[in-house]
Amino acid sequence: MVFVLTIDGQASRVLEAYTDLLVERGVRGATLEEVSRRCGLSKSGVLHHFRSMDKLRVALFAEAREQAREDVQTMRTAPEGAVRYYLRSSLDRESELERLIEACTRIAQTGDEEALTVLRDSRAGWFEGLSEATGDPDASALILMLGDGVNHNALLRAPEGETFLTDASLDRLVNLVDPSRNSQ
Amino acid sequence: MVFVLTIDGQASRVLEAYTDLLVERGVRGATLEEVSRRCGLSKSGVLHHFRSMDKLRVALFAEAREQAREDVQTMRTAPEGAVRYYLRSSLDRESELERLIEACTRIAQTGDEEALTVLRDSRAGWFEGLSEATGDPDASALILMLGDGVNHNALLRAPEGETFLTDASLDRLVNLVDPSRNSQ
DNA sequence: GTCTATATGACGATAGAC
DNA sequence: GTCTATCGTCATATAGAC
Repeated sequence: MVFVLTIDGQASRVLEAYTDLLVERGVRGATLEEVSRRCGLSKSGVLHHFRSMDKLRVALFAEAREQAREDVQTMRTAPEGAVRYYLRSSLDRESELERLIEACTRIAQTGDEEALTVLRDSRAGWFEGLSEATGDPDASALILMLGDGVNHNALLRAPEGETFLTDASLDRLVNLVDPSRNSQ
Repeated sequence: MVFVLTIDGQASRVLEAYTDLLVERGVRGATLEEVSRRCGLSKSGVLHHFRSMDKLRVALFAEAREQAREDVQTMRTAPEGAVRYYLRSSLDRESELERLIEACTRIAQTGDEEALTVLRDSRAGWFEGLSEATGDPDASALILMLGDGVNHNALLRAPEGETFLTDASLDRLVNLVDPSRNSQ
């Protein structure tokens, strides 16, 4: 995992462990003890890099914000088209950005206003990029919601890891929501 | 709130408080202390109705399972059509069933297998009902994901409570995913 | 039978010594 | 960087009031 804002190698491992635990176990599972176990440091070792769990949370927000910003740029110029790029990357469970956003979502679900702001701002960026591509705000909103739905369903996925959405149905889907563009 | 399986009036208030807290604050916020405060009983008062937090969790699962089962029946015979019924009820944030499912989702996000099973089973029911209506598994999966996306977006909703999806775009959406049926 | 008040024991975050 | 102590919070057990 390569973080944009967190340079240091050790700190990067801490942030990665925190993100993973949030996604897999939720806020309750992402305790200092679990984070330290996961990244192989002692509890105090973790706190050496981030002065408190609160600072760690803030670092997560900053990283998610920055990577989301960069992703909008990538989406705008994607050869396959913004719509297909967005939906396809929503499917990628291993994507660092997806995990960062998911981690922020977990925190937002506790009522955290800062996490909500990160999510709203990132979403606004994607919405703008999609609207630019489709010329249709309604279709863009639809695509955003589809992406969320795809994300949500990853949670229910069978343990074996079957793909819910095949490549063929992805093509069909892109054509449905954005007929102006052919998915090859 | 009228629960199907939990008859007793007091116990019903406890389950309602637990559900609400899960949706609004997540697993970490749904502590015995908070539940008791919200339903106006003492901690021991709550434990009188449900012997432990674990029993309360199990009661939530049973209630969600039963109401989801009933909703599939309602959907099958809805005059407006199954697709529109499903998407419209996904939009209803005040719906008891939506809140129950959302509460289960919060628990599932901690890695709880029982919660995951409840969600998978309920989803299978809706999927079957939608496939019956559309005759198209791909379209049904798409509708399910859209419903999830709509749900997810309720979290980000502006505090004032603006509707993300207007009635007109709902119609358009139904037509998009299920052209076989006219939305009036 | 329906509830409340208090006690106990576990766990989490963090500060300070090393 | 680690180890140890402290302090707060939580679930739950126990005893008893009405």
